Amino acid sequence: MSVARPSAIWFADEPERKPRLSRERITRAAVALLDVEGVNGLSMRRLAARLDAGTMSLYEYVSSREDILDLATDAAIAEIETDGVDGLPWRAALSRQLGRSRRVMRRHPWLPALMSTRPLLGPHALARAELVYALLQQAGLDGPRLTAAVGALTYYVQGYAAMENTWRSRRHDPAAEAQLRRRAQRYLDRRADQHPTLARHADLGNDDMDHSFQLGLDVVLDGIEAQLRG
Amino acid sequence: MSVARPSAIWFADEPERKPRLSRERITRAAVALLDVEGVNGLSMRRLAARLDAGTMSLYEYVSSREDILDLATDAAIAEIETDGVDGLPWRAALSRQLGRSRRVMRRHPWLPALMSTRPLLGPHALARAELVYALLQQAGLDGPRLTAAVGALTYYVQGYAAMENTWRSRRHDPAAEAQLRRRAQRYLDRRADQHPTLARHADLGNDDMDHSFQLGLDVVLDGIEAQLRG
DNA sequence: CATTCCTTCCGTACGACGTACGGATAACCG
DNA sequence: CGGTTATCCGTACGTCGTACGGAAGGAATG
Repeated sequence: MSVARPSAIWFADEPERKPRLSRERITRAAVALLDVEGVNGLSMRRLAARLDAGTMSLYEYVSSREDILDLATDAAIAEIETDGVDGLPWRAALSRQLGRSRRVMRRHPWLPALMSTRPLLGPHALARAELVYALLQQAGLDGPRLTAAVGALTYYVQGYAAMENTWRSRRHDPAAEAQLRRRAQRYLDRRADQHPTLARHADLGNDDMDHSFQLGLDVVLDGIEAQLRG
Repeated sequence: MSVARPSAIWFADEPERKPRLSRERITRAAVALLDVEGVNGLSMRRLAARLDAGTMSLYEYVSSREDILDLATDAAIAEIETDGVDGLPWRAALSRQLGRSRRVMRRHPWLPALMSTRPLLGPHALARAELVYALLQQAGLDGPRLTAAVGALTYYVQGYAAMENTWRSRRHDPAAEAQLRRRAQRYLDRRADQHPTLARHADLGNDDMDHSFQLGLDVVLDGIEAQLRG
């Protein structure tokens, strides 16, 4: 520690002027843990264990488990890319951008539920919202109509992604998922006299989710187009 | 107990051939408790206490806390009235019906979050879904377009209601809520250079939620109208 | 009437949870 | 060198979901 020895640098730890933990490290570990264990599986103890830290150390950087969920939410939202939509026609730009949102929500199945139950005020969430607002404003919307259109688009994407996750198992197992959906479909068919239209159209066997996502998105985009004309 | 006495009936308890507990009684108590305490406040112990029962007695009627959340969800959905929309023009019918949905989701603030995180297969949920399917089919939609339109409407209503609840306090306190929204609005304004369009339009001070709900709903309905024409 | 069985009720106990509190350690500042 | 401050975290408390097994009493059977 005091005598200078040749090559000693290679055996010493990095000065470690930074503390071992940080919000960023905690957030990264939280996202990873949420991906594997889901929201109920994220506990302060498990998270701390992943970081080789004592449980209570987390509270130096965060004041509650809720804070961690907020941080993880914004970190996951940050994974939604934002480049390459600015020049596009507004419909193509929004389709592309919201498709990216959905992709991230599939990568992090816990995300839609958290997004819809807390105010999204993190920097990355605000940036993603700004992008949609800006695209629609450039398309010609403004005022309360603009806000309404952003809402319709946002809630559709979140709702669709949440529905998808509803039919997914914790450890993504396509066979088990297909089985569950077949069971639900049979259940619906058995009661088809109570709800014939639903039974005929609720297409639980459908596996082209990309396409049906786009179909619903087109409904909302058509609505926006109508507002632009009206 | 054996000798028949005149008027003894008035002093005896009702035969109580029914057990004290039942799914229905449990479900009703669960809804009431959820309204007061929220999803995290519903515990098996508290619920049992409300019913003057032992905690483990609940498990005779239900196999887990999750089951209770499913039952409570369907029971709350049952509060959405369904009469008096059949003769109406399709836009009026859907506006009225979905307005009722939103009203129930405000009465039970925990409802939208539960609806978007579990498959809705309860009898009342299916009946409400059937109604929307039927109205849109009568309007002229069918096949995947019909399914897509139902999704766009449903997710919009759920998303809007969830957003509203996000800004509400546990014990509905208008003053505290307004204060929270003002704080959030100031926070947005301070960062307005990062997201000018959002800051200008995110109308957190707005208190005519009925109107802005309808504006967004009109976007989706316009989209459906466009699909009917196209 | 006696016996068996089944439904309903629930006390106890276990492991996991969020977090309040206060102590340890060590880097920094004077 | 002494004191201050940032970081780390062990312990403990109250709460949670629920597994297990037993009690109580009516119904079914002899």
